[in-house]
Amino acid sequence: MRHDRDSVVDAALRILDEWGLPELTMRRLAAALEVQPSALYHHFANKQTLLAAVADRIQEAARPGPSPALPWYEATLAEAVNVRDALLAYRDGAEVVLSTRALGLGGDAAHERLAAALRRGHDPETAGLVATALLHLILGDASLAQQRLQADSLGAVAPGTPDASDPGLVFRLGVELLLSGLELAEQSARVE
Amino acid sequence: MRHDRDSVVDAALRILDEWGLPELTMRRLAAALEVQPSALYHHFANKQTLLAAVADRIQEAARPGPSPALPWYEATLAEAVNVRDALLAYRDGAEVVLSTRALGLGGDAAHERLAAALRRGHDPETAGLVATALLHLILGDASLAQQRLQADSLGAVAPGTPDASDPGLVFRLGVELLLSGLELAEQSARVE
DNA sequence: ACCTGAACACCGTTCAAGT
DNA sequence: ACCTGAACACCGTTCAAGT
Repeated sequence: MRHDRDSVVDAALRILDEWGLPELTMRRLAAALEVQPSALYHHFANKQTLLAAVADRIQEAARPGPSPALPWYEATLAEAVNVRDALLAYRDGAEVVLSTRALGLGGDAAHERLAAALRRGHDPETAGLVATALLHLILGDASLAQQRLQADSLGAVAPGTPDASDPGLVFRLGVELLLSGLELAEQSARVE
Repeated sequence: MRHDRDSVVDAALRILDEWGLPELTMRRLAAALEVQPSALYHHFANKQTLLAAVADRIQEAARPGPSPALPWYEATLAEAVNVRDALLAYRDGAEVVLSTRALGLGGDAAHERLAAALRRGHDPETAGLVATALLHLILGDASLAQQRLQADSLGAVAPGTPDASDPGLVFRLGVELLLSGLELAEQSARVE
């Protein structure tokens, strides 16, 4: 049986979700496809490029954007939840997207969603910057939350981890404070 | 020559700063100490535990805290800068702290600094939560900024990266919006 | 307490060669 | 275009044994 890039990414996503990122090796992926490890290098130049394709698929699986009628605050909040949910939908999804983005690989779907929502009420430059800050908060929070799931399942106890009783509390608080700070800055600029 | 845990961490920090996290292998560390790889397992149970000790040292190297006279807003801003600077002081420092924290290993020095500053103006529970949100923003932003340095030095071009012209712009904007959102929430609570 | 020597079970990647 | 087979240069970790 022969494969193309898409089917390789399919198999990679299945291994990622079932076994986690450390188990997603080129050799294991090749075995799942019943192929030699070297065959994978026909489809992707190296493992990082493959992971970038995986990251893109995780981001593109997010829910459709909010209704165009929603004002910027509510639209951005909704997109933040959409992005976070997409990252959490696959095991270790946040870490894959974080490291891919850090290396300058892969697409920009998550950032663009947040920026588009913010542009409903702000100039493009501000929207881009705030989208980046939001995305960093979401990526940092989601990868910590996700890796903690693993650590917990292995019996480890994390230090100072307020998320345990209400997962997502820090995320919601952080996003809402950031957006209300933005609203405040906008209002005081209008008064001047 | 014989070594203890501290001297092993010293050597690990030197390799980290000079060569980066991917090059910080147990075998390379052993070679730098002129010792067999297996000797390292006398000092640390495994590589993750060693990295946790490295992460603690990075966090503890932060500048002394702000003057006790400063109000919570300014004190927290100052500590956020201190924490970020400490993470950026060693190559890949943010990533080491992020992954260690995610696994529930290592200490909590950075979080505690932020929480202590916030407690100057807020109840301990709110201070803890906001400190976590701030730390996630800082860790996400710093590890992306740091890995981008590597990517850039290899000639890669990152997509949608507003930080290029002013490094730290997203960090400052994010932290200030978050804190002014908190100030706003506090004022409206006082009116009610 | 701290280390050696040797081994085990893996990695990512390359490359000539096949169909 | 897609893959095999074999190899290269690495990993983290274990364990009996040494001083």
